[in-house]
Amino acid sequence: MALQKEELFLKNKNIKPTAMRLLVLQYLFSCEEAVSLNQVEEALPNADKSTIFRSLKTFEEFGVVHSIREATLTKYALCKTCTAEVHTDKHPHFHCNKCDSTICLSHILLPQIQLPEHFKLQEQEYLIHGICDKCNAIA
Amino acid sequence: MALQKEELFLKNKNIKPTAMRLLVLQYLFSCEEAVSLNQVEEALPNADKSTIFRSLKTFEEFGVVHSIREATLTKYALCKTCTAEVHTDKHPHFHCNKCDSTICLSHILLPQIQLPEHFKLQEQEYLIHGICDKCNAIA
DNA sequence: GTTCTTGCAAAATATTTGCAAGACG
DNA sequence: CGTCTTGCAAATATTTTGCAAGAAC
Repeated sequence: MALQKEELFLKNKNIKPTAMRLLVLQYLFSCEEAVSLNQVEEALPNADKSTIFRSLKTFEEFGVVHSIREATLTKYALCKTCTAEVHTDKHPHFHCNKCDSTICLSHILLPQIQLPEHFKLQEQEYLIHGICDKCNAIA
Repeated sequence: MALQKEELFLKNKNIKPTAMRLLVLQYLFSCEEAVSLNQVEEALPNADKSTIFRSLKTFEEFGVVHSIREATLTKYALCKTCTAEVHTDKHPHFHCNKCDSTICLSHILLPQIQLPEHFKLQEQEYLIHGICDKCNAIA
């Protein structure tokens, strides 16, 4: 069966592998870049937007995807190493101002900052804007 | 006159110092932290929201403020060294998950990242979430 | 049968724009 | 007069929720 990989994947994360979730996950696996809710919706014309939204929320909660908040919308990308308990897959993201694609810079360590005294760090979002390699090649 | 400082400030930036803009700027000067459109509106009950919005946009365009895009809204803070041409006042921001205040970490250098080949950097947004010193003191 | 999921509709939130009246020079 | 600004209203965009029907176990 074509979906077996996704099914196992979800079961391992303690997520019930419903048809909708499998479709969303399958699509995410096919993506090289982070995608928005709208993009998922366009890719799955028969799926309801709020169902997709809830699938993504569930995925995020169980460490399947992480979300990247951009200027006008949120994008989602598969995590490589996260679980529901620990989000270890932390990295900067790159947003191309030309083609609007968002890329996980998974191989780059999130630079650590010396916070002022008595500040406690919980999360870091490093979003870098610029022109990606493909758009640079065209220009 | 109370507003003289703000008036000069705007003229130096080539922004026409209208009454509304002076009010918004005056309020920004009084703030220690970044503020949202709603916060400005609350502080200036007689001002129209879209007017404030447009003032902030103008300020941003001319290097008076910079905007910080957070999860659910945008905040604005005065720039210290920027002009319309060059935004030099770049730094990470800290968002407190308890009191929701947003603080410019002006004294901290934005860590530079080695982008993959053929990527061109244009802008960086580093938003750090955690607990601020005040909330830490309470807890 | 109890719980979880889904689809539809609609609410909620934030941002942004159109337009006409008015201010300013 | 011509340009810029303002206030009001409304559009837009996105995220989020309520609820009833249906599926799953």
